[in-house]
Amino acid sequence: MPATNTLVAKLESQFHLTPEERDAIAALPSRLVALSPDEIIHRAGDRPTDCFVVLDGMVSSSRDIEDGKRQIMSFYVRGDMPDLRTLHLGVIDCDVIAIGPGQIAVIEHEDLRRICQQHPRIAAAFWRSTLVIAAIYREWIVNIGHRSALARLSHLLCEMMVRHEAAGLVHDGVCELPLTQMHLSAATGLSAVHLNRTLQELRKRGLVTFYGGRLAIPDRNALAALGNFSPDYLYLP
Amino acid sequence: MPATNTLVAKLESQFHLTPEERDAIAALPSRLVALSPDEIIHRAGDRPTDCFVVLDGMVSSSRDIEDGKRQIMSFYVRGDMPDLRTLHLGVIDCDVIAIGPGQIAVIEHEDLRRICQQHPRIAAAFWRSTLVIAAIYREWIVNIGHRSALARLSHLLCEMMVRHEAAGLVHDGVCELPLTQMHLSAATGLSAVHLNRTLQELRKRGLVTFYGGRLAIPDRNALAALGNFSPDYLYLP
DNA sequence: CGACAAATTGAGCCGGATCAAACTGAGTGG
DNA sequence: CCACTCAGTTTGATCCGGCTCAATTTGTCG
Repeated sequence: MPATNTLVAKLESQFHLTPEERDAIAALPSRLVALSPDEIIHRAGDRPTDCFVVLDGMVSSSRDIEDGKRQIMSFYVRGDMPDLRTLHLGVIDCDVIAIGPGQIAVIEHEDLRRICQQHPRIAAAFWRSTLVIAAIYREWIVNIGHRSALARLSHLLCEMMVRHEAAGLVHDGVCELPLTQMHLSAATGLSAVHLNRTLQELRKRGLVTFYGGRLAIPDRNALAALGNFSPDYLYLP
Repeated sequence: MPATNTLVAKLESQFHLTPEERDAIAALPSRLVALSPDEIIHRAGDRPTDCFVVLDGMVSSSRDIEDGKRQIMSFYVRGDMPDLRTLHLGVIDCDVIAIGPGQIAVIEHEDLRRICQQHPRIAAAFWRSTLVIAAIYREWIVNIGHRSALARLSHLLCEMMVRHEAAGLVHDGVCELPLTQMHLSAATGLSAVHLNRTLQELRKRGLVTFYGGRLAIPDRNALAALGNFSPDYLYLP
């Protein structure tokens, strides 16, 4: 039951679950779906009747901007539920797109509502997870609003490293990060050209290695200082 | 009982409340507190044991940036609960500051937890309200990340007008908006000087009047078009 | 080998930042 | 009633970070 295991692990990283609660999650009906790169999971305006948990790969939420560009508002990694909000909002107000190949577990709204009703602490854990995502949005507003290109990119890469680490996805200091420079530029609000130059600067300073979807940060503190990154807003245990 | 009336009105604009639910909210113990301009309600790092509802005036959440500047991440108007997330996150990760003079109703976490437990639909309404705030954050990321100064400001002013309107705070097309140009520049990520020039441009084009804390938008559609504003993300009924 | 996405480099330009100064208006106190 | 103060607004001048446009290179996959 890999699908619900991922969810249990995620919720357990926030709350201690009772055996009953763990069983209830394990018993949640879910449907495994494979994602191909750049696959569109939802479009802005859709009204899904289910939610999904990311099991493998990464997912982004983004919006198309007038002139063919796109702003990425958030990345999601293993254990995240990018469209959990549809449980209460109905419509989804941005595109949800797979980054690389991946796998998700789809759970019907109906089943989620039932488990929330029967297990208030699970409901609270779900609510909390949407609050952490909101905290990440706030941080991105600060990052994009007031920081230089170098700081912005440093901050984003720190966040990616820490979140992947928390999801158990960093081995030997290397993080599998299937993002292209286009993704990074769409997320930071920088042009692709300038993002490239900024990344080169980070490499030149020996702060980052990032090739072929593998990210390493030799000196975490130095990069965090450059990007004014502090992981508090991720509310990790 | 003005405190809980405001809350009832806010929740009722989302859900239809049963008489029991309405009574439960009316029975919530709350404490009225007056706010003076620029009063700091919470500082980043605080661990409040209560939440508050804005009754009058406006509140912002913001973070200090290295060089003495500040990025505002969100504004809150009557009926909003800016620190509702502390119910599940504990620590607050940004400053919460009053804009002009105002009044809030403070409710203990304990009492909120109890009402959520006894009335799952009220819990859902609270959850939903945090999801709407998160949707606003996402929109700000897009706004700040990819739009020109003119579009950014237009978008923000449209949002302010619509949210105030939804809270019943617009009369004869005029919105009481106690923001200074400093606030607007801290929220849009523009310098105070450039914000001023941008605002003048909007005035020159006849799209906005904004003097002495009173905002009017003669041609709503024109300003919305300039700012690529669509109110969908506010999830109003 | 060709095709195509992703990454890289170069050159020129512009939107918005910065610095500095002046102006306005609402208190506040003598 | 006037002088003083102080926050907020406005104006002017200059500068620079990041954008744009255009071309080249690299890597990957069929």
